Amino acid sequence: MDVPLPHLDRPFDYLVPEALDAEAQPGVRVKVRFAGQLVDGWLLERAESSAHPKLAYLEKVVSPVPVLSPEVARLARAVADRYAGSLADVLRLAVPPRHARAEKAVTAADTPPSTPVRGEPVDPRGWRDYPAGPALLRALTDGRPARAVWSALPGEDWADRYADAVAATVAGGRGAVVVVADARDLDRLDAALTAVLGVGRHVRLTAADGPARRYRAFLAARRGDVAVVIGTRAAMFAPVERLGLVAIWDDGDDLHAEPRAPYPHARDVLLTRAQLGDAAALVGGYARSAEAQLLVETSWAREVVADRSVVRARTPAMAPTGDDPQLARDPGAASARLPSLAWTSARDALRADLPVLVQVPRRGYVPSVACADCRAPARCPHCAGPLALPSAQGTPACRWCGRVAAAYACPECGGRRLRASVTGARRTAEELGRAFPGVPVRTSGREEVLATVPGAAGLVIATPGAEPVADGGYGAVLLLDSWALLTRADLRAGEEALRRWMAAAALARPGTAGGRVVVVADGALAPVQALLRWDSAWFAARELAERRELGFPPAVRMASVTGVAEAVGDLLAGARLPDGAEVLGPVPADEGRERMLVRVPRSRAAALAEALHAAAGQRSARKAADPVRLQVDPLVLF
DNA sequence: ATAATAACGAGA
DNA sequence: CTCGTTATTATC
Repeated sequence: MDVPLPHLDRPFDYLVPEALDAEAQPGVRVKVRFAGQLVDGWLLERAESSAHPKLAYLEKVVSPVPVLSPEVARLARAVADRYAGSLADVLRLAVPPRHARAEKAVTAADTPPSTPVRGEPVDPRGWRDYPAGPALLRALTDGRPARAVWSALPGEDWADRYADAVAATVAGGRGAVVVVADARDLDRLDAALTAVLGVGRHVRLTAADGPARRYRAFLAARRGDVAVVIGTRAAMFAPVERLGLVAIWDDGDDLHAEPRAPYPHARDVLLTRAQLGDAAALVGGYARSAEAQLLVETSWAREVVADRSVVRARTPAMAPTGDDPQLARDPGAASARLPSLAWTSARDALRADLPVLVQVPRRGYVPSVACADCRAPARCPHCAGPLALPSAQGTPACRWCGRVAAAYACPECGGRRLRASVTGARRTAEELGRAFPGVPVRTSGREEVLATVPGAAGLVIATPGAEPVADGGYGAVLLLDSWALLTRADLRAGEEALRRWMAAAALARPGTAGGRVVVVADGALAPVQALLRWDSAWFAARELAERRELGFPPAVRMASVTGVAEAVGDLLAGARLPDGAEVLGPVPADEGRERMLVRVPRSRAAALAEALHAAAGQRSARKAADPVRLQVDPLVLF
C-alpha cells in the first residue's frame, strides 16, 4: 500500500478479478480501493487463500511490467526495518516514478533480454600494488562473496580499479551495482567501464539524468538487458539479476546519505544487499570511514591495503605548516597571506611548469568552539556533546543537553579561553592570483566543477569535493582550510577533514616525481598525522575507539526523534524501548522543534528501530496532529 | 473518509 | 438489562 502511515505498514489481501489474472503478477504496481478511496499499491505476492473474511477486488493493474523484483522487495523490507521506516517510503526510493513513454519504448522494442555474456578474463595487474587485490578479483570471477575495505593509494585511478572489479564479476557471469557520490565521479567511472566492458554493457542510474532516462535505465536493468548498474545513491536499489558485487566509492561522502525518509545510507543499503543476496562487497576510498573500520574490526570484511613501502613510494612529500604565516621573508607570500612554506612550494611547482591545486573551504561552515590554546574541540563535561557560544560574550552551552559550562577548562591543556573564529582562507586563496602574476588561475566549485585541468603551470582553486584531476598530477597541493574543517560542529569533523585532504592530496605527483603537499595545520593533530603518513586506517581505528568510549555511532546505534516538544515526548512515552536504551536531550532543533536522541548497544539496534516504528504507528493510528521525524544513525548528530 | 465496534449512560 | 448515542479504531 503506497501510503506512508506507519500503522498501515503491512500487506493487505485482495481478490484478483478474472480479467486481471494474467497481469497481476508479483512486482507490478496496482490500484486498490482502501478506506473508500483509490490508492496505489504494490502486488507483493499471490496466495491461494486469505485469513481475512471479506476481501475487496483489485481495481487495476497500473502496468504489467513487474518493476519490483523479489530481491529488491526483500531488501526494501530489510531497509525499512533497519531505519524504523515504512516499506512504502523505501519503495518510493527504490523504484523510480513510472514514465509511460519510456516504458512503451523499452517494451515495444521487445528485444529479448540478452543472455548474460561472460566477459574476458580480467587483467589483475591494476590491483597488484595491494597484496590482497588479485585474490579479490579471483573471488569475484569465481562468484565468491568476498568483502573488501579498500584503501586506495595516492595517485590511484580508482575508477579503473572499480572497472576491473566489475569486469571480473561479469566474467564470472554475475551482475554488479556501483554507487558513487556525485556526477563527476560517475562520469569517471562510466568512462572507465566503457573502456573495459565496451558500449552497452552497463547503464547509469541517477536522478540528475531526468525522469525518462532514469526510468529507461531502470527498466533496462530490470529486464536483464544489462548486468551492471552504476550511479549515485539513486542506484543503490537498482534491480540486477544474479547480483555478484555491490560497490561504493568514497563511502564517507555525506552525499551517500539519502535525505528522504527513512534516510537510508547507500553504504548500509549496499552491505545489507550483499548480506541478503550472497554478493561480494567493495567499500573503497582514499580515506577510510569509521564505519568501514568497524567492518574490518568485526571481520565482516577484509582490508585491501598496500604495503608501507609502496605507500611511501607513491605518497607526495607532505609537510604541515602553522597558520601563523612567517610573512616577513617572502613579499609574495605576504601579499597572499600564505605561510611561507606553502608559498615556496607553489612557486617551485609553477617554475617546473606543473599545476598547483589550492583547496579552500566552502562558505557556510558553522564553527564550533575549541580551546583557544591547544585547539582541542570543547566538549560538554557532562554528556560529551559539543559546546557552542550563543554570542561572542556568552557562556558556552552544550548543544545536546543544554547545560551551560560556566567554568570550562580544557581537559587537554587546562586552558580556559575558547575560540570560535574561522580565518579568511577563502580570501587568501583569491589573493593567490595576484601573488603569482602571469599564471593562469582556474576555479572549481559549486557553480562550475572542472573534471580535469592540463598538466602545465597554473593555479587551480577548488572547494572540497570539486578538485579537478590534473594531467600527470599536481606539482603542489596546498590545503588551506584546515581550521574551518577541523572546528566544524560535527562528530565527524576530523574524519571529514582527513577525507577531503586525502582526496586532494591523491591528485599530487608522488614525492619521487616532485609532488608536494602542504597542509596548513598543526602537525601534532591526529588527522594531520594520518595525512602525513597516508594512514587513514590508523586514524579510523582511533576514531572508532573514541566513539566507543563516548558512545557514538557506529560503535552504538542511535536514533533521533525530532518534532514539537509534546509530539516528541508523546512518541517516546509510548515507545517500549529495549533494555539499556539511553535517552539524551532535548536540544532545540530548527523551527521551534526539539530533538531527542536514543542510544542502544548495536545488539539492540533492531529492537530499537522496531520500538520506534511501533510507537510512530500508534501515533499515526490515533491521528496525532504534530508529525515526528525518526532518523536512525543520523549523519549529523547535533 | 467511513463503517464496524467499543464504551457509556439513561430509562424501563 | 436494553437501547440509543457517542467515542474509538481499523481500513482487505
